[in-house]
Amino acid sequence: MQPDVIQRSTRQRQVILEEVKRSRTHPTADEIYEQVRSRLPRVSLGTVYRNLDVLAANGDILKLAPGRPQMRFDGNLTAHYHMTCIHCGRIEDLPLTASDNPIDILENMTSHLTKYGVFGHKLEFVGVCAECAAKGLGFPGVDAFDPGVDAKKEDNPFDQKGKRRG
Amino acid sequence: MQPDVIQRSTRQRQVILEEVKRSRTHPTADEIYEQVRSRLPRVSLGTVYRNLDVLAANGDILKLAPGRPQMRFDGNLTAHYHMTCIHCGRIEDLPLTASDNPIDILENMTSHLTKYGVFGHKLEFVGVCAECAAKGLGFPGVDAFDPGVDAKKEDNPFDQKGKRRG
DNA sequence: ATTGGTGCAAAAATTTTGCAATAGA
DNA sequence: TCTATTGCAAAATTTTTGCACCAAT
Repeated sequence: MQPDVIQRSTRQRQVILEEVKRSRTHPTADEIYEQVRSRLPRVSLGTVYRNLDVLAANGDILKLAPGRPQMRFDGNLTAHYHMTCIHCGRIEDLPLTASDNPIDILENMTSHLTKYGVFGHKLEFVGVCAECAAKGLGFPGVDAFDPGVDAKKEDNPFDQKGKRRG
Repeated sequence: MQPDVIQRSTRQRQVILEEVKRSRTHPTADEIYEQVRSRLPRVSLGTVYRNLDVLAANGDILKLAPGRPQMRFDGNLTAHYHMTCIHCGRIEDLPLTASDNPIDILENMTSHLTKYGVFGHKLEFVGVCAECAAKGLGFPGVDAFDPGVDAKKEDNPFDQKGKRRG
């Protein structure tokens, strides 16, 4: 299942990717836009959003959902975990890698988490449901397994688009 | 650190809680609004949003961020994990509980996941960062540890509110 | 009586999209 | 040339909020 269309390498896409890769703060689309604009003053916010989606779908970056409407992005594709603050939404990388085995993770958690008061965790498996698989929908880049990346084109009962009320 | 204000028990709040508890589909605010409206036709969407935030902050429900701007809610407070479809955003409960130990989880994953094609997982620890702790910000209800629940009142560099551009 | 909560409507915030023009392959 | 991509602006979507009134304690 190769890509339907040939993607072009534009300056905007390059710079957006570079800025996401360069950042260590898991920036929002807005923050990325500002960074990119300092290098490409005429770039539009729409272009940033479109390219963030493309890059995430390609597996070049990660789209993060830190428990609020505003998405964040991560250019670090090495296996790692995140620490999210429930108050300010800040996301930091944990000094634990996703390749540590679960026992190590739990054993080492306490010692690594002196700067945060931890009171829980979330573990979520990500994949493709039977219905979507039946429609021929497959996997994105193996590292870009954040939900929602390319769901917007789909017509399914879980998409709420186009149902606004006054 | 007791609550600053005494909360009242309103019919709207009751019904909203009941509907979230009753649902097994991790509904959106919109879907909850529709359900509640069938019982309280004059309820407003703002009231639904306000009460979902209150209920989540109280730990009565969970606010879920399935990788897209639209939040979902979960009235099931028993320890459990979720399965998210990257395409349609659907969230289902896993037949694994959060009390299973990590080895059991990994050992049993394959056999339990026959209906989904799984290609990864996300593990995220949630707590309070040093800066927010210094401001006296504490923990919400122990089961409501989804990020972002009460961050909106805070003034911090990670909040992007009030920075719109034309 | 207080004052937290509501309904309503408007606004805010984030994301998406239509379209003509541009530019990469 | 062909068409993916862009800039721009408008729209769409989701969430928040101001305010006068209502209602729980």
